[in-house]
Amino acid sequence: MATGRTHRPATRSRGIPEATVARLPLYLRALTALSERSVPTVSSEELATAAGVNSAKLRKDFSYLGSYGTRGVGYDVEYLVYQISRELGLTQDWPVVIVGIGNLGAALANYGGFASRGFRVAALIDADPAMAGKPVAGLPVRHTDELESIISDNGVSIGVIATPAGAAQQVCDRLVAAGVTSILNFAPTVLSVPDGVDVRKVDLSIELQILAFHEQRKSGEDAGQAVAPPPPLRSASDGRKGPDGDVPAVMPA
Amino acid sequence: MATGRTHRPATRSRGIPEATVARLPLYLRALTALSERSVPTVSSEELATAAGVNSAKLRKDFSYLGSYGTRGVGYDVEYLVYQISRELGLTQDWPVVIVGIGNLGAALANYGGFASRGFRVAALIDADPAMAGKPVAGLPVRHTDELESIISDNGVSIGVIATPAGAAQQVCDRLVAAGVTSILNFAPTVLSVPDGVDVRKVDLSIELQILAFHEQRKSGEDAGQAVAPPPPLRSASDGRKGPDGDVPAVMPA
DNA sequence: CCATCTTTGTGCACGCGTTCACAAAGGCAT
DNA sequence: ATGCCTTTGTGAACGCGTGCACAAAGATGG
Repeated sequence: MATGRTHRPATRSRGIPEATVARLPLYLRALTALSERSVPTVSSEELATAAGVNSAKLRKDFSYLGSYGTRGVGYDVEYLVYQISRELGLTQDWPVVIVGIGNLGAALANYGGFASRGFRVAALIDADPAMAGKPVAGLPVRHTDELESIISDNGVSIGVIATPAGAAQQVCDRLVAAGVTSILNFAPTVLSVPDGVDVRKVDLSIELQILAFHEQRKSGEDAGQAVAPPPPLRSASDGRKGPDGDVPAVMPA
Repeated sequence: MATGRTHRPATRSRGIPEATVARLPLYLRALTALSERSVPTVSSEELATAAGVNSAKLRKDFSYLGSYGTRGVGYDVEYLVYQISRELGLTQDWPVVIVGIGNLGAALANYGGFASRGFRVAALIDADPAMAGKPVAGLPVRHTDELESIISDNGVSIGVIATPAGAAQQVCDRLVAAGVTSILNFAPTVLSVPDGVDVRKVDLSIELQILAFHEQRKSGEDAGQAVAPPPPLRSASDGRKGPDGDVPAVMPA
C-alpha cells in the first residue's frame, strides 16, 4: 500500500488478508474453467461475475499478490492460475488422512475435489476393527492403531476428522501429537488445539440453523412471536423433544 | 468457519448481526449439553469456554436477544436454550429435500444432525432413474420429475444440493421456481439466485485449500519460492497455452 | 440494612473488510 | 505521434465485528 510499487511480486507482502485467502480458491476455480476453454485473458469484471464477487474486491485481492494485470486488457488467465496456485501452496503435494470412515468419511474419500488440486488421500483410518482392510474409494481402511505411523511415514500435515463428536477431540489430540498441524473438522464439536495448529470446521447442522433463522424471518416475523411464552426460570422437567443434542451421532460407523 | 456465504446484509429487522446469528447454534449446542447434565445456570465465562469464544463476545451476542442473564449469577440454561431455539426458528418443523443422492447426498441423508433439530428430511431426490425407489436412510429415492410436486406438497422451503457441479444451477433454478427460498449448496459452483433467496455453501475443496495456504506458510516460505519460475506474461495475441496445464476438473461425486 | 462480592450489559476504541471513485497505465486506431 | 478508450490499481471513507474495561445490578453474608 505504501507508495513504492513492487517490481517484484516477491512474497514480501506477508500480509494477505484472511478474507482474501478465502476467496482465492474461488478465483482459481473460475480461472481454471476459463483456462479449459482456452480463454487467454479476462477482465476483473468478468472474472468477478464468474466468481460471484464484486470487481473492486477482486482487484484489491489480486493487488495483495502483486500487479499481475494489464491495464486496458485484463489478466492473463494462465499466469494468474499459476500465481494463485503457488500462493495457495497447491504446486506441491499434500498428503491427507481421513479419520472416521462412516457415511461422511466415505463420501469424502470418494470426493474428486481432493485429488484434483494437489491433495492426495494418504490413508483412510477408522476405529472399527471390522472396517480394517475393507476397501473404500480404492484404499484399504487402516485401523486407528496405525494412525501415528501412517502420519509419520507419509509426512502428513493435514488431517480430516469425520468421526462422531465424541471421538473427535481424542482423534484430534493424536493427530496433533503425531505431527499434523492443520485439521478440517466435520464433527460437531469445538476442538481445542495448541498454538500453531489450524482448525477449520464444517458443520452441516449449523449451516441449516442459520438458514432456518433467515427463513423464519422471511415468513412473517409476527408468526414467530405467537408461540408459547417463555418459562422464566428453573423449569424442572423440560418438555422439549428428546434430548437430541447433536452432540453424539454424526456418522454411525 | 467452514463457509457460508452471505451476499445479503439484509438482516436489519430485529438487528441481530449476522456474525451473532452464526454463533447462536454454537451456543445452543453447548447449552444443550449442559441441559442434559441438568446444570441449572452457567456464567458467560464458562459458556464461552465451552463454545470456544470470547466471553465478552458471548455477552454482547446475548444482549441482542435481550437481557436474559442475572448479574452475579449467570444465565438460566433451560431458558436460554428456549430463547435461542426460538430465535433460530427451531421451535417449528422445517421439511427439507436433499437433491443428488450420491456418496455425499447419502451421507447427508444419514446425518443425525438434521432430524435432531427440527429439520425433517421430506424427500431424497435424484436424477438417476435407477435410483428411484431405492431406499436410502429409510426413505425411498424419488426421481427429479417429482421435484416440484414434492416441494409443493410438503411445503418445503429449504433445499440441499449435493449434485455434481454441472447440474447444480439447474437444480437450484427448479427448487427456487418451486418455492424454495433457502439453499444449502455442496456443489462447487457459484449459484445465482433471485433476491429473497438465501444461499449458503459448503465447499470441501476450498476449505482444504485455505488450510494448505497456512500450512505452506508454516513450513518455511523460502521453500515455496524455489519452485519453477513464472510462465509467460505476454498478453493477447500470444496464443500460447499454459505449460503446466493445470489439472482440470473439480467434480465431486 | 449495609457491605461486599460476583457477573452481567455495554460504551468505546480499534482494526479489518468492503466499496466507491478516479487517476494512471496501457492498447489501439488514425 | 497523438488522442481516445478500456481497465487496472489504490487512496479514502465507511461500516461491521471484536475485545477491553468498567459501572450497574443483583446475590449473599453479617
